[in-house]
Amino acid sequence: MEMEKKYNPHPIEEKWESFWEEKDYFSPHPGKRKETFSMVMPPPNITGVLHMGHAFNITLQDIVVRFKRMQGYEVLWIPGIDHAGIATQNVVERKLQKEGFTREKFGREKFIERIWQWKEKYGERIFHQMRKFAISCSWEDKAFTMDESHSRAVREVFIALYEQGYIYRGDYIINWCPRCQTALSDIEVEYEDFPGKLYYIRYPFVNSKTEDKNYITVATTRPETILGDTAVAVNPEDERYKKWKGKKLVLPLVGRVLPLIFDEYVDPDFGTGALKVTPAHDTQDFLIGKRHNLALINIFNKDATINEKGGIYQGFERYRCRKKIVEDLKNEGCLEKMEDYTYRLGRCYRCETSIEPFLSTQWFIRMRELAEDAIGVVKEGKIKFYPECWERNYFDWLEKIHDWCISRQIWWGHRLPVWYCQDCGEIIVTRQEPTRCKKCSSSKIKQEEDVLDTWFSSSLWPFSTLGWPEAGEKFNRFYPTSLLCSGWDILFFWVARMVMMGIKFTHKVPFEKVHIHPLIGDEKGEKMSKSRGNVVDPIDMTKKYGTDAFRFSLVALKTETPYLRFSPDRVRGYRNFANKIWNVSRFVLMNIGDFSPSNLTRALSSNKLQLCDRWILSRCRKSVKDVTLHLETFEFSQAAQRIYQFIWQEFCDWYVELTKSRLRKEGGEDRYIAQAVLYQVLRESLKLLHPFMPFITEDIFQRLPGTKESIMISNWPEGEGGEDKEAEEKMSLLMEIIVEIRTIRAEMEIPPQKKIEVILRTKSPEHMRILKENSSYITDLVHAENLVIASDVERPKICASGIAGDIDVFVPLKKVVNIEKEKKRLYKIFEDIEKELERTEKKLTSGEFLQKAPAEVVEKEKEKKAQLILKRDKLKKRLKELTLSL
RNA sequence: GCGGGGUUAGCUCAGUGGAAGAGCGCUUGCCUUACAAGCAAGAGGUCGUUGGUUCGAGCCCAUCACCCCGCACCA
Repeated sequence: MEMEKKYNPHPIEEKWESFWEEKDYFSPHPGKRKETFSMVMPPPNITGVLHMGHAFNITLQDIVVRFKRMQGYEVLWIPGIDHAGIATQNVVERKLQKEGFTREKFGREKFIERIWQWKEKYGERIFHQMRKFAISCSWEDKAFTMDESHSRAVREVFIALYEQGYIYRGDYIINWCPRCQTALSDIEVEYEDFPGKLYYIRYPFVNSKTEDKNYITVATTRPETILGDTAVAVNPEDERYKKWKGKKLVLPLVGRVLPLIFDEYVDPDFGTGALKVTPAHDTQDFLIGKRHNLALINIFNKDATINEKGGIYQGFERYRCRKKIVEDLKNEGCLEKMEDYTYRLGRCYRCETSIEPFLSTQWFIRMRELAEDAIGVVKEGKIKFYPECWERNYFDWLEKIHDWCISRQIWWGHRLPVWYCQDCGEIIVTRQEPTRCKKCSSSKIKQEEDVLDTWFSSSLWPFSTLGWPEAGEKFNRFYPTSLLCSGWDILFFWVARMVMMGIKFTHKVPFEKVHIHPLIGDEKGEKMSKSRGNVVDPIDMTKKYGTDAFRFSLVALKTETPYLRFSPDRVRGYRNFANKIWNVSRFVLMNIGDFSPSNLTRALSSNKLQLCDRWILSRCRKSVKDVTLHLETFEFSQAAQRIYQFIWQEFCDWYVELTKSRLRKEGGEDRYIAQAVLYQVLRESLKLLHPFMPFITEDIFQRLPGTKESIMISNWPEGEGGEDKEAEEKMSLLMEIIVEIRTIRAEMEIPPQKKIEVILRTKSPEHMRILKENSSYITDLVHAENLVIASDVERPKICASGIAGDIDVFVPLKKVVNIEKEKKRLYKIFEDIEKELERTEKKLTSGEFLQKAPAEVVEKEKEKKAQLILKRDKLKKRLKELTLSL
C-alpha cells in the first residue's frame, strides 16, 4: 500500500467507516474490565440538519467513548433523535402551506401521518450525517422520543405523577406564543430590553365632575390592555389615594365602571402609584384579581388579535390596536403624557414572536419537591459537574423553580393520557384508552387534545432508552449512565429535568457525571444563526479538510467561554497536523521494512538504548499520563494540545531527526533499536490520538507490522515506568547547545548547506562525558563536520560564540564576523541575566526568605544564582574579548 | 436589582504561590528527500486599576474600571 506524499482523507474515511461497522465495534462488547461505560446522546431534533453544535457535542462524546472503550470498559452509547413538537410541527406546517394546505384542512390524524413521513426522511438523514463525524455509537440502539417504548415511559410517568398529586390542571396566566399558538413554559421565553413608552392615562371618577381633580392617572406600557381592565389598584398606605376609598372609576373608551381597590402589591413610587388591573393578561394582575374577586376579561384571540370583548377594536392586531387606542385616548383627552421607557419584552425562544401572558386552562407539574431532590444529589456528590462552576447555576435555578406548564396546544407529540367525561365532567387518567367513564359509565368520553411539552419526554431519556419501565438486562447493566455531555443552553430545559425525573422514577441519578460544554460561535464569538448569516456547515468542513482535522479543531479550540470561536481557517492548521502525522508515519514505515516487533519488549528494555531513545520514551510516557488525566476530567483541549505538542515538537522535530543517521547504518544493532523506538512511540502516539482522529490513526495503525486488530479495541497506553529524569536532563542540555548553535548559524547568516566547525568547552567532567557520548546528535542536527570537545581549548580568533549552561560554544568562521551584530546579541542575553540575577540576589540576601521559605526552594534559588553568575561571567568575558578584537 | 464569569503576546486562549507559555499570525533564511499542508531562527507581554495578605503574587483577598453571561413581577 503506497502512501501518498500528502494525506488524502476521503478514501481512507470511507474505508474504515464501513470496516468498523462491519466488525460491529460500536455496540457493547465485554472489555478487559468488568465495568461498563454508558451514555445517551442528546437527541438532535428532526426538523433539519446537523449543525456545528451537534457536531461538536457528538465529537466530545465520541472522544470519551473511544477512550473508555480502549481502556477496556464495555461501552454503550445510545444515539437518538427528538420529535421536537412545536418546531417540527411548524416546519411541516410551513411545507404544507406551500402546497396550499392548512393543518386544519388535513385534520389531526392525517397531519400527524405527514409528520411521521417527515421523520422517516429527515430522522434518517440526521443519523446518516452523524456517521460523517466518525462517531462510534451503538446504531442498533438508536432511539426516537416518539417510539412506542419511549411513549410508554412517558405515559407511565405522567400517570404516576398525576396519581401522586404532582400533576394538576388549572387556570393560570401562562406564556402564550401567538404564532405557535400554544402555551410555553417559563424558560421557553427569552427576555430582552425593549425601548417602549410609558403611557399615563386618566381614569375619571363616576359622577364626580364637581371635584378639583376628577380622575386618577395610571401608568402602563400596554395601553391596549385597558380593554380588559377590571379595576384600578393603589397601595393601602398611599396618602394620596386613601381619601377615595369606595369610589368608582370609568374606563376610558370603554365606559366600564371599575372599582378602586387597595392592594399592597402596588408600589406607590412607581408612576403615579395607581395601577390598572387586567387580571386576564398579566401575572401579577391575575393574582390581585384573585385577592379581590375581580372579573377576568380575556380580550385576545389565540393569534393575539382583539376578540369580541374589545368592542369596536375587535379584529385589530395587538400593536395596531395599541396605536389606535393611544390615538383615541388622545382625542378623548385621557392621555396625560407619554414617557420613553425601557421594559422587558418576552419573546418565544423558537420564533421570537412576543409572548402574550394569557389566561387559560393548562396542565402543570408541581416542582418544589422534585427540585429539592435534584439539588440534594448534586450536593451529596452523586452527580458531579465538569467544569464544577455549573453547579452554581444549576442550584440557583432549582432553588427558584416555578411549576412547569407541560401542556401544549399542538398536535405533534405525546397526547396526554387524559379523558374527559362529556356527561359528568370526570377526569380519567389511565394507561389504556378507556371506553366509558369510571364514575358515571357514560361512553361519551373524549381525550384531551393537548400534547406534552417535548422536554417532558426528553427528561426520561436516560432510562426510557434503556427500556424502562421494564428493568431489563440493558437497564440493569447500564443504568445509571456514566456521563452526560450537553451544552449549557439546555442545562435547565433538559439536564436538571432529567435529574429530577431520574431520581423520582428510578431512585437513582440518571448519570454520574455531567460535562457542560460551550456552544459554537463564529470567529467573533457570536452565536451562529441563519439570520446572522454566519452559519458554518460541519459537513462542508469534513469535506474540505477531512473529518479528523475537523474533529481535532473543534476540540483544540474548545474553551470555557460561552461560545467558542470557530473559524474555518483554524481547521486548516489541524489538517496540516494530520498531514504531519501521515508523513512521519510514512517515514517510519519506509524505515522499518526489515523490522519485526517480535522482540520489541526486549529491545526497549535493553541497555543498548541511546540517550535520545530513553528521552523520547520518557516523554511519551509523560504524554500518556497527561492526556489520560485530561480526558478523565474532560479537559479536551488540553489533552489535544498535549498530543499535538508531543507528536510534532518532540517526536518529529527532535527524535525522528536523531534517528536518521542511525537508520542509514544497515544491519547494525543500533539501527534495530532506533526502529524499535520509532515503532513503539509512533504506535503509542496513534493510540493517544485515536479518540480525536479516528480515521488516520486506524489507517496507519493497520499498516504497522504486528497489527492484528483495530486500533479501536487496542489497549489504551498505560505509561508504565514514569519519567526518566536523568535522560531528560541530559537531553535538554544537548538540545540547548544545539539550539544555541542553530541560532548562531541563523544570526551569522551561515548558509544552511554549509558545514561548520564547532568547539565546545566545559570544565565539568560530567558534561564532558555527556557531550562526548552523544556528539553525533550535535553534528547531525547543526550540520557540523568537525566537533571539538575539550576543557582547555582556546577561543578561536575569528568565531561566533554562545553559551549553554556552563558550556562555551564557539563556531569558528573563515570570513570576518560581524562583531557588532554578535555583541548586540550577546549583550541582550547579558542584560536579561543581569536582571534575573538581581532578583535572585535580592531574595537570597533577605533574611526572611532564608528563614521562611522551604529549604528546597532556597536551595533551588542558590543553584540558580550560581548558574546565572557562571553564565554572566562568561558573557562578560566574551563581550570584553569582542571589544578588544575590534 | 441579584448572581456568575472574564480582563495574560497582534488574534484565540493555557497557566492557581517559587525564573511569563502555546497555537495561529508576523519577520528572516532555507525545497536539508517523511512532510513547503514543511524546516530552522527571531521579534513581540509593566499578566485591566489601586491597595492588602505573604519571605515571595499573573495566581489568594479587597476595591475600582470595562466586557460578557444568566436570573428577577415594579405596572
